[in-house]
Amino acid sequence: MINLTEQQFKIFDVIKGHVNDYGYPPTRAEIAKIMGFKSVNAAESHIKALVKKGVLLKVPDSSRGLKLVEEYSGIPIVGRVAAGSPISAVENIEKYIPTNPISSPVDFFLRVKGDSMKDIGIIENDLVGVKKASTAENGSVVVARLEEEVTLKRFVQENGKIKLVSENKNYNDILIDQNSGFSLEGIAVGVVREDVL
Amino acid sequence: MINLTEQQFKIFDVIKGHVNDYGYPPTRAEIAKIMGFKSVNAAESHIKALVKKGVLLKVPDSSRGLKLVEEYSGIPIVGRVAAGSPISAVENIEKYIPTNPISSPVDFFLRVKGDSMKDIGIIENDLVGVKKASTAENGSVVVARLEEEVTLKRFVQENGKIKLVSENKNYNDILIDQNSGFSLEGIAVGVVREDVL
DNA sequence: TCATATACTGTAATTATATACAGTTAATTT
DNA sequence: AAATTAACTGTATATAATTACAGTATATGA
Repeated sequence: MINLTEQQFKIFDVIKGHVNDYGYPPTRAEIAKIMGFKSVNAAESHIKALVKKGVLLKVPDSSRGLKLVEEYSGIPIVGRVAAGSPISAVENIEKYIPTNPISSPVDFFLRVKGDSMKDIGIIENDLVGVKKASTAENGSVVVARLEEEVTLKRFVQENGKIKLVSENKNYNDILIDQNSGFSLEGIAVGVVREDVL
Repeated sequence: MINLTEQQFKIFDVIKGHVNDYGYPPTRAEIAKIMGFKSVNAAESHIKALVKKGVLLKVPDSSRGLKLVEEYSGIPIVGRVAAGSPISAVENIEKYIPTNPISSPVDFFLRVKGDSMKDIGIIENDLVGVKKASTAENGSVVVARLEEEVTLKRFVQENGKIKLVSENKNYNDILIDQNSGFSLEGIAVGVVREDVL
């Protein structure tokens, strides 16, 4: 992470931890207390250094007006691990994932029932991040409504005909016609699995 | 969401939006400005009402000392959808998922290479949330080191012997002995997929 | 009908907070 | 050797922010 000194890294961590624990950044006084500084100005100086080094943003004159630069906040992703090195060595960090990890904006999550999409790694109980939409690109994974049922399927359009395709060979394709009661609820943009069993 | 009035719901949303945009909650004055109130006390009263109804926590005398009760913050999960109802109707909301969705604390994410765990829905490019650990329960999915390689496998212990099992029939089990250079890096506690393709 | 909740305006006071300025000490760079 | 950076203490001040109090008005439940 750039060229932070040990102390600066600690301050960065204190801010990150406070945001995590309380939902908002600490004041200068709170930082000083946590770090054991007797002067609030010690915290202030460190903040200035962090801003100068580009890992922190400051909103002037605003209380708790601090924001960690996203690139350095969140939880680190470890990519390929070099021979013999400890897995969490700083050199191995690919990037940091932000609080909301999914690339596109998510309007809601859909809890997955069944295994019709298991071949693309979407399994029972997964949370699929969904962006609301009424149209979809050919080949994208969508949340479709058929009458009263809501399902997750791949959206395929051929010769003007719409097909809903499962990613599991035990399921047949669904062909859409006027009587299907079909409508699009949204597009799947990410997946979260809360536990690994 | 409990019994919020329309105005109270708006205030709740203003706070949620501010936290999302700025990384910290708004002041009473900022809420008032956004809502068009001429008195900061209008915001204060609404905050008191939200606290009373249990959807907001307040840290007294602390600037921006507001915290949305987790149960009502974050992105909604839509569970089973009732017949004919709009998918995002409030009645369908199962719960809200917090900013960091994985149940257990995550020390880092590991970017998945290969398909050795695809039968439990972990595929190439997924981010596996890992909790650092040097021991594991029998049957859990772990990040294991073998000499210089780091892999994701199911950890199986039988008659005092350790086996690393892939969740893909094309891969063979790995039997651990003294020469394997084996060590445990951590336990897989969740999965995030940033895109659905 | 009386209390209580909702939904505000307006004023004021205390406290919380950011931030500038003046120093000190030690280490590092030029 | 001089300048710069890092890492603080200590004082002071302007402003940011919470919060109490006093009202007004409407609606609702007991």
